[in-house]
Amino acid sequence: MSTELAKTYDPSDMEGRLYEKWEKSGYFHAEPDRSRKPFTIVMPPPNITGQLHMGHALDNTMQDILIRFKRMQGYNALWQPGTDHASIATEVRVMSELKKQGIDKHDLGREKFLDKVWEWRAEYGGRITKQLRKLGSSCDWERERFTMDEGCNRAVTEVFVNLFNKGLIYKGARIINWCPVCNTSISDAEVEYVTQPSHLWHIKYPIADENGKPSRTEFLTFATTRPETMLGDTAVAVHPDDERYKHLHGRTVWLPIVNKPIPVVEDTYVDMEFGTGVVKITPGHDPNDFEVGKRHDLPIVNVMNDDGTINENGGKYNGMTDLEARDAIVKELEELGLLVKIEDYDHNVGTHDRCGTTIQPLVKQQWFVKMDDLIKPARAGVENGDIKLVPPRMDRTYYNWTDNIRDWCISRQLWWGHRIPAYYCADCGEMIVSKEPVTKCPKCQSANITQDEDTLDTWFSSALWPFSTLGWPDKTEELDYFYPTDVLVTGYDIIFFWVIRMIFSGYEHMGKKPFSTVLFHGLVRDGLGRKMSKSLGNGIDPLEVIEKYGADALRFTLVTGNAPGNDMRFTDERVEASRNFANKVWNASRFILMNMEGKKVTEPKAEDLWPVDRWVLSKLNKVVREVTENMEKYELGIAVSKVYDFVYDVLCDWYIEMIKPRFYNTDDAASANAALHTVKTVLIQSLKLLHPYMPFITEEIYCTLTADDDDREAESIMISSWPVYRSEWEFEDDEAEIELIKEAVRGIRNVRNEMNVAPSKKASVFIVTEDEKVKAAFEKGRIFFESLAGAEASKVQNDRTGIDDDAVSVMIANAAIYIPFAELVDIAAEIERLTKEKKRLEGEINRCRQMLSNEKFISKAPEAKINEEKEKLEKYTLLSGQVEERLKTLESR
RNA sequence: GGGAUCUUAGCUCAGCUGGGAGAGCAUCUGCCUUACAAGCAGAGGGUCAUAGGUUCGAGCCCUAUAGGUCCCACCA
Repeated sequence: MSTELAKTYDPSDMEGRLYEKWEKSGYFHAEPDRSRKPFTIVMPPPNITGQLHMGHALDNTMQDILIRFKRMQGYNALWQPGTDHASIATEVRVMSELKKQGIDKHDLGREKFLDKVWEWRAEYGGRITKQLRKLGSSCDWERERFTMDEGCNRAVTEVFVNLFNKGLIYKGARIINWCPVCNTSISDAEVEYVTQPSHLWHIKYPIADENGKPSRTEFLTFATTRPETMLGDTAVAVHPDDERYKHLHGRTVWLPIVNKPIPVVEDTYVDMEFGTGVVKITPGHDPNDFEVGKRHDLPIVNVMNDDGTINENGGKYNGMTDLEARDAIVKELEELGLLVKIEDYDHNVGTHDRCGTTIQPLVKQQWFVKMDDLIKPARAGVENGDIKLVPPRMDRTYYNWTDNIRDWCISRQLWWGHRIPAYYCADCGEMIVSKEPVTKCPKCQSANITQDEDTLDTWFSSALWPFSTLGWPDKTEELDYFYPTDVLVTGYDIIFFWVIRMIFSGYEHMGKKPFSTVLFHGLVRDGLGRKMSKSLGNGIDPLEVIEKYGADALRFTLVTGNAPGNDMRFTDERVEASRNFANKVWNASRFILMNMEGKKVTEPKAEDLWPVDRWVLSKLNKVVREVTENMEKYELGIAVSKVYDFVYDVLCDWYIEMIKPRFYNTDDAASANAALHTVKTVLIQSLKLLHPYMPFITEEIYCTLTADDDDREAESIMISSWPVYRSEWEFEDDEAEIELIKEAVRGIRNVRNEMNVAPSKKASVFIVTEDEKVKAAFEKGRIFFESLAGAEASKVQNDRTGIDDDAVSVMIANAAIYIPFAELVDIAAEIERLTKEKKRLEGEINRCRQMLSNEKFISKAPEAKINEEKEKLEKYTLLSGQVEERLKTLESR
């Protein structure tokens, strides 16, 4: 390893090389080890059709930060990766690929089509995991899994059969959401409601007389958003308490076009306030109507084909699309004089979240998971704190779902996925659900057996991910050791699809929660706050960002200034700022390496440390504690900004500047060594704190910096130990002392700037104080104080003897600092400046006095707060006195 | 209809259990000072949406109002 860093920070030069080294070294791999505590994260499996987008980048950055942090803390950290087969997405994708070659999946047949999908997966399925590597993800690739690998398949079958045997999975004809384009049923969670401008058609049906014939004078008027479904009407409903329609109870109305009588039913589902208080009931094509139909034993008439066109039950409308039929039916009703009016109306239309197609509610035979009992422990788990959601407000969203859950439709009319392990005997009609393939009917011994054609919802297998990846249903060592996992990191948009389903699956099949904490992040939006989407074309490609600024800068940007669960805006300027910070770290390290050149840095004797060295160690100590605490609480944004502030402000802007003179002074080798050792220590500790966020640059610097160390802790920062708070680094007095000097430096810089003193113009500085401690601080800090304050010389003395009256003054606690710029000073301006300062101080003093004279404050506020105020009062009074005295002197001239 | 959340400097956002308002970017001034111009030293800029309330003390807690975003429900 070279002991030099390249002159400029170039992430592209190092990132690939370091990742390769890590992966080869086996640092990412974890094995069960009873002597160590595990820390486990399962990666939300990206779709094999996926391309890395900002959502993935954020999600995986957060996971990597946590896993690297815990690994350094000494945990046996496992980040379990894998990919999802993504049934619909992949099937649609491969279908469209085949279409380009003029091939239809049905012509291929199931087997051959699946072969094609596996081929596709072999070629493209690993793309996303390659991209995750670019991000620096330290997951255990040796344990990579796939939702359709052999183990996961077994887990799925096991779960299906178990739930079926418990009566928690059933097959039934229920109204489901049908996507006519994807040609499959989908679950409630996959329906996205979109507001579309539409109409409300007011229609009337003739009331039928005793013979069931339509009246020419009496009508029942109602409104509908989907007139075409009237073909499937089997009743109209009114509210039982509605006085307007009491006379119609038990009567029938005439369904026009179809020309048959249908009953008037009473149901409290009807809202008397809305429209006319009459609802047409189409049990075959509306979920609410389906429920009404069940209550009143109404027949179900299906008028729609799977592709969304009207079927033979629609009579002459057979073959039309729903919208064509709508227009034609409205026209016919108008001709019949049954169309009352048409109103504009914004209608919420259910669409398929994947393809945007309008969902058709249809009654079909499907498989369902019965949710009532499964959801109870899942709700309780969050309620009683067994599982913690971060931020806690997500609890409400979670309960909102658990409390309104309906049975989960799990069957899909797709080929790519886990085929439902149900078998039918063609001879006796027996249905067999079995873990093993069935070839013979157990009832009639017939070999005429076919397997259910349907596959399972993609989320059925991902619901098992936290334990299927660890070997379940086998009793593996991994499962025993790593389960329950620790944290799940995911977006809040996926609570319903995935989080809830993993939770109830964990409780049901493992008897234990799948994870202890769910850390939610928000959406990454574009600079204008819009969701990144393909259709808008406003997506920012993380790989391009990495290419341009480096993965470290991208990662840093994604977690800086963001609180859990909140959305963020992503802009180039922010990444640039992150890259600039990386550059800062790089250059600070170069400076230190430069000064280490040709020297042996040794542990300094305690007495060789300067107050400023102890000051920086003390500051570091506090940052270590705070950052660790924040990270334990998942406050990654807060943690990283504290590291940033420490590195930038404390280390670079002050400490490095303060020790420079000691490197140039060759007379005092012990001092130089103490500074060098301290700055190196502080840098290494800072790099460690930063490593989870910026793994590459910190590794590169760490390795270079420690290359020649005899007692090198680790060959990689990622397996080095996380910094801990050390009581031997508590130096309160030194901190106060250095802060005083900093205050002086800031004051001097300030007046110099305000008075437009050229930086090249050096002046003498006099520190006037009788306080021995302050004197000692400035004596000891002289060499750096002078350079930072732009002084050619500084002198510490008891009084103002020998100081020109025209000197500019800066007051700090217990000391007055004079800078004689003789020819430059404008006495009037100086008086004005000091008068302003005095006013400010008096304001502060008043504030303190007011508080301290408030009896209620004294009696109720905590003592520490009161003391704090007293100290402030003392300090400001002192400063104010100093300013006043100075003013007197100036004014008396 | 229910719920969540936001409203803080010109912009984008932090602000942990209530105790004197912060960062980045932008703006202005001055510096190519031997780690860094992807930089350094300074400066300006905020009745913390509005109105009440609790409290010795409110950006933070409570109530209401206005506006924005999102989720759920889906009144046909």
